[in-house]
Amino acid sequence: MNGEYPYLKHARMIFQCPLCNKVPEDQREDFIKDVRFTVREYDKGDIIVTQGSLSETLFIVIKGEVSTEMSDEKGDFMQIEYIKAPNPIATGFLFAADNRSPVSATCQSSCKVIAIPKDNVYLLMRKYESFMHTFLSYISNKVFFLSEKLRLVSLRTIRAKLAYYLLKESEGQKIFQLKTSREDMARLFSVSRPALVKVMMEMAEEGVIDVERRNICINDRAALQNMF
Amino acid sequence: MNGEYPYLKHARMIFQCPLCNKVPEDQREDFIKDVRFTVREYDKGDIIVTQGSLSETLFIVIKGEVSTEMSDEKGDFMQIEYIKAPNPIATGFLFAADNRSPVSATCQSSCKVIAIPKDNVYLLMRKYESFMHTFLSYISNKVFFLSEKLRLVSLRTIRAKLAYYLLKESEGQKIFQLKTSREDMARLFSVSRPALVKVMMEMAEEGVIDVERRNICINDRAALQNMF
DNA sequence: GAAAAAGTGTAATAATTATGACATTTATAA
DNA sequence: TTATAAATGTCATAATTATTACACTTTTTC
Repeated sequence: MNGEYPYLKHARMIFQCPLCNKVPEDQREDFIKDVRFTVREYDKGDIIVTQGSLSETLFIVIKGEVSTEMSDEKGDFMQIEYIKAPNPIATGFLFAADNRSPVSATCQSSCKVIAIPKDNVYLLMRKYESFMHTFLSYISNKVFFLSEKLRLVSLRTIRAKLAYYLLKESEGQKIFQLKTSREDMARLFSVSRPALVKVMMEMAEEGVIDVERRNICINDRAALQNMF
Repeated sequence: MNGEYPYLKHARMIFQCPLCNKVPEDQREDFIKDVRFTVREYDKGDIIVTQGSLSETLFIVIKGEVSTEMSDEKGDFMQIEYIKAPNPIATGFLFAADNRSPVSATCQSSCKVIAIPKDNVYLLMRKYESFMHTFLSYISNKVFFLSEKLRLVSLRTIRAKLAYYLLKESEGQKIFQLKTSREDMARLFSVSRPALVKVMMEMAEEGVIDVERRNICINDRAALQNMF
């Protein structure tokens, strides 16, 4: 009885997690009794999930930043997702038939992560509707995200990819800032950096866009739309 | 009372659906009372879901074949998935935040499709554990599937893609048959057909594989693995 | 504030791929 | 069966992209 109070205080951290923070106040006491979780701390560079390992646990980042990537046999890797707290990691794979994780998750800064066992997730979903809704929405968004990325990578030329990407990133604005470096854009496109820069500068020369490092101005939106 | 029996008979079709066929016998009478669905019939070429339309309904193919694809503004399209009965369509997008469907679904033969409204799916998931498990597993597999495809498309060269693809398709066998035409393979890889064939023949000349139309024999598995 | 690291633009050359033919074989339909 | 369509392999040429440098700027770190 004596040791229970510090635990319960600690346990309330679970509601920082975006899968749980929609649980209504009046259900939270019950929820805390039902949930089974641990909090883990990692340093920058630590690996949370290894590609190929069994995924029997739901991980939710509540502090720091994590990137997930798939690596091939040569050690090259492709970034799949960049996860900032508070968000779950690799939600989509937890219940897959082949439940080895196809991605690795690496800490980009010091991180705090909540870990919930898979069977406990089932229980929580059945008992707490809000949890189920949020969880489903997360997986679905993952599917959407992957589909969008697939569409981008499937475009044939760098010009097409860049046009598509710029229109997405602009979010309808004429002037905006790119969130990633040329290097990362090239990796996202699966092309080389010099080739990407070259195409970008060509588009600038044509007057379709203005480029100054990460600052972009779209002069001719229609032209971009015709490029893919 | 008189009209109820034909309905119930019709209703039992729902258990042909792979999301529902794990519901235990002793729960099926209850399940039929809770489920709300319609059966729709389509001809070859008919469109079940249009890209961009709201996805408020879960569709499950119980007869025929359906392909889902994403099209760009020029009318070119990329096939995402080929769904044979009995399987659900675009499971992943139903609960996404932006719930417009990013894919179109087109009938490849005459089809029979079960349609269940989204809110009814929520209800069924909470009440029937088997349904929830199956549904989650389906979405998760979708994520897995997309990730694999993304990995394939993200490989830089045709040679790398082909090596990766052949190893996957071979399923460990030395001799096997390709399931798709060169045309479709090229589309899957996002490359041109002549370029794909050229690389394939180069690999055959090197002795790594034998090719005779769709019949493939892998002579040097290690060499393939080193190509990506 | 200086040094180191990361990010950015450029160029020449080599390699890869697309395009748009065409011939040949295999499946399909009339 | 024949005619038609679909699938496959090939080629020359043009276009695109990768590679490997290097110079320069900005940001980060100590």
